Amino acid sequence: MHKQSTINDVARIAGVSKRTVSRVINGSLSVGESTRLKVEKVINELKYAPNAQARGLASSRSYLLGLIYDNPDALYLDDVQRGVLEVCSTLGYELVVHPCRYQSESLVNDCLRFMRRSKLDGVIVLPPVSESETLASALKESGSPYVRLSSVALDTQEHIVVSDDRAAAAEMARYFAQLGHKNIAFISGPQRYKSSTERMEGFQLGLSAYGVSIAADNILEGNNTFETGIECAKQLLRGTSRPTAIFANNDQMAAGVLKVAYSMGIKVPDELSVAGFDDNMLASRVTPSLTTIRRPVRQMALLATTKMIMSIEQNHKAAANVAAKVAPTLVVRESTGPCSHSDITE
Amino acid sequence: MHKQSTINDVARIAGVSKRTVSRVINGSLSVGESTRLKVEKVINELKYAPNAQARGLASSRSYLLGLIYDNPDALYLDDVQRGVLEVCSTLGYELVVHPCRYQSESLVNDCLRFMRRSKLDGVIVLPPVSESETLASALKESGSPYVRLSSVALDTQEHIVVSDDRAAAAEMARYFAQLGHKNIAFISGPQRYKSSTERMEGFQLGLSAYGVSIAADNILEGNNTFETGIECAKQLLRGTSRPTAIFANNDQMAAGVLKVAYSMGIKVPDELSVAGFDDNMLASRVTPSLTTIRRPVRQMALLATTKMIMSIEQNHKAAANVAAKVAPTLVVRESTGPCSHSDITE
DNA sequence: AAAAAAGTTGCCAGCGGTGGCAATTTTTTT
DNA sequence: AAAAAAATTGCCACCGCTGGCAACTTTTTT
Repeated sequence: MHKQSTINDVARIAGVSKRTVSRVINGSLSVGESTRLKVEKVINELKYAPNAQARGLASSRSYLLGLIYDNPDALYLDDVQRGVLEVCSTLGYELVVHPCRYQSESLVNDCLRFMRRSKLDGVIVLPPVSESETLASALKESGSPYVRLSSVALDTQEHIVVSDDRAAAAEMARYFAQLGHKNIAFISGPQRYKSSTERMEGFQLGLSAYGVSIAADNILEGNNTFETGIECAKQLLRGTSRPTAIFANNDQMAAGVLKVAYSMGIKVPDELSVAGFDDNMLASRVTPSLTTIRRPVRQMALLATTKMIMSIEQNHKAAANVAAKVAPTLVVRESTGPCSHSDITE
Repeated sequence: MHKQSTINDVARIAGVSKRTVSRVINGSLSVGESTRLKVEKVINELKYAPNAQARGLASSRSYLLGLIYDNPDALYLDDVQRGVLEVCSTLGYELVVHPCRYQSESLVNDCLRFMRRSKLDGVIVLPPVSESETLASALKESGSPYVRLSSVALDTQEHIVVSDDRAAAAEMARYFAQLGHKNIAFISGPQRYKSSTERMEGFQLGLSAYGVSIAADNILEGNNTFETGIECAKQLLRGTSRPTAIFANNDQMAAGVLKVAYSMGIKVPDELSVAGFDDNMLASRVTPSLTTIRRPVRQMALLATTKMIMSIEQNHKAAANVAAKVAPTLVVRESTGPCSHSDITE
């Protein structure tokens, strides 16, 4: 239990005022070369590390970033978190993780209180919480930096990094259509999330370009879990004129579809094509491996964090210039193939 | 951009001294009922939230917990994090996540600096970092609360929550033996991690109780990733006298084995039994679903966090009484079955 | 009813830094 | 070489809160 050394100790031993030590620590320019070296030497000898709380109190900076989310997929969160932490550790920030409930009435208050309480320098908000415009404007009004990760294209570059899920879903549609599928099903995510509706609309729009549309019966709503993927698949696959291709809103549900197909003896991809969205770890682990849309989650996290730290450090212009949009891409694996027309003839 | 209200505002408006407001906030006993209500009313009206930095500076408490880890499995980390956060949010703590490199020489310094810099009230250390005795003693010496999550049984209840992986692996051994398997293979994790050696030894010991031993050729070392699971499986399954059962150190590698078996046309579980360790999400998603050992990760995180907060709050006796050991359990699913003796006759 | 005990409340000094400005030293200018 | 300018350094107040102790009330005891 070693007594912590303070800035006063350093100042005394180095024979300077603590103000000067403070300058050295903060890399202030107006410190004489020799003085700086002397102080740095003492700092190292004492293994002195400034007290973040005191520093924060005096300068209203905490070097703490917050990550706000609501019950995300484990793999998605992990990707984001790694990306954020990568930038944080490089730039000397720490990350405070903060789950909350998107649906809760007190969401805005919870988040604002979290920021105030911990005196965060800024927050990164993940979907679906990032879809709350109430929260977004509260954050904007609060004046503290924030960045949202979102799947919904917006006209602004500020405070947001988006992936164009709509376009990606349309690409999947094109891919399906070109494989000759006509009887296609879609398992959506919760319709209360914009990311879900974006993907669905993108997919439908994409199909319509090829003159294909999805029968109402073939659109089911899951909640992005493996289990609901199973439920929806059971319903979709029970009939006689079952679809030849199923696109699920995410990989978890697509994995559920594979499971059901397997247990029903339906061959994938020969009799049924299945695709997911995300390209998380699961997609390559399951059998057959999943055709899916790769979302550059890590990269989004990197961009968001960079953008945020820049705006914290007053480089608002630079922050606005950090790319705000990434394009997900189609990854073709084993779970999709040409339509066999086994059920339907033209 | 609303001006933040301070304790002084509350004091002034409520017509009391700020010391009294402070008492109300901290739930101190000696505050008159009427005074307390009055102050609480003002606090609510002003939406006042105490400044954590100032509070920490004055009381040397930060209400910040740290989570230290090195490149863990995404699913494992997510489980732990959820568990920890559950307790944190109930008890008013925030969580700062901090990746580091177990192998690094500066590990101890990194961690100590992290704690000092952020003035953490305590840290939770995950495997494999938790296996570093150097770090453990440095933490002990530093005097700040910490709890390790580990797979290695220790004689102490202090500062640690363990899962008895050795016993669990032995149970898997018994299960395999009772299914009649004799030609058994094991894919271990990195031997530099104690958790890996514990599981391997437990498995071998368990088998030896049934007079079964593993051929040297049938012990391979992976690094707990899906990819090395595939590599090891390829090597194990290529010969003519291939094993009838494979136990992998974790689910990721077991999933790799399933993948290889599938591509080689080896039926699981008819021709080959496969088991993993962890029972994470993957285990139930893959086909066939994996027999595995369920580690009560969430519960360990709960216990660890409770234990730590108790010792932060000076309840050292109570902290020592929080359970320090959990027992993983066998979960039988589709990937294991009786030995078909197709390759080897007795 | 006075004294003692118990319960409340307020005052003031830090906690360990940073910011503004003044003071000092060094460099440049005339 | 003196004056002006620039660079360096130090002093002190303050960030917002809590801890210790004193002061003031109220209740209980004798």
